[in-house]
Amino acid sequence: MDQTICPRFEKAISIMNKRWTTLIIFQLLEGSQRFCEIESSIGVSGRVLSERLKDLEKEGIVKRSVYDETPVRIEYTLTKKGESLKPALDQIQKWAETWVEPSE
Amino acid sequence: MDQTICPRFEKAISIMNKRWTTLIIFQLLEGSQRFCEIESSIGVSGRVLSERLKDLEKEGIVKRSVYDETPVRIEYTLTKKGESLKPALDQIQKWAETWVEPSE
DNA sequence: TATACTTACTTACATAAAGTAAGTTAATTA
DNA sequence: TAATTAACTTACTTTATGTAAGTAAGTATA
Repeated sequence: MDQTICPRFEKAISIMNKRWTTLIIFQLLEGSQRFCEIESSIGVSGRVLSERLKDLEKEGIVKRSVYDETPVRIEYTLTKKGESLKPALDQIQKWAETWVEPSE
Repeated sequence: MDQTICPRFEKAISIMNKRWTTLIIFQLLEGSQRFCEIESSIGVSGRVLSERLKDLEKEGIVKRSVYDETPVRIEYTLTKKGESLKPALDQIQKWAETWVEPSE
């Protein structure tokens, strides 16, 4: 409430802090994926995945592409904005490798 | 559910993904702080702050120090494990400066 | 000396977010 | 024709968070 923190940083955190968001982005850094691929790879429920993908699209982090084949194929891809989160996620991974026990 | 993601990374994300956690760590990167200082600087409720600080202590990211003055003073400080999250947060901030509009 | 205030919480209750499971539409395969 | 898949949505339950009040120990103020 004191607003001592940079508002852009707070905004960034409010995006990344939502459950599943970071994991979704992490998955998409490997390349475009379909709805059910993301769903099964990170274990998020369809209900929330659908919600998050819409949020991320609205934020310009993810792009939804419809390929009009039969059957129709829908793919989710990171935009440039989304891809540029890679260095941040890389740092988190680096931290995890040093400090997180593999046991838990 | 498929467990295609590195478990250490998932653990790291599960810590950072909890609401307020990253902001608490960000605050503590500035130096030790008291309960009510964190509370008012980021706008988290006491109820959740109390919960988060306990979690972070259990994870070895935050240390709680009691200074036996009168009145007693309690301070929360990052451990080495906690401090080494700085590069990750720095990257998020860098991303925010480039990609997040100041308006919202 | 009584009253109000501060810190660091906890407790009880209300609301918001996430999980679960079933349903939908359109097309595909057995 | 029946079952299956993809990409969702809907209804309902459980969990997480917010709000507000309460507590204990001490301090300052009238």
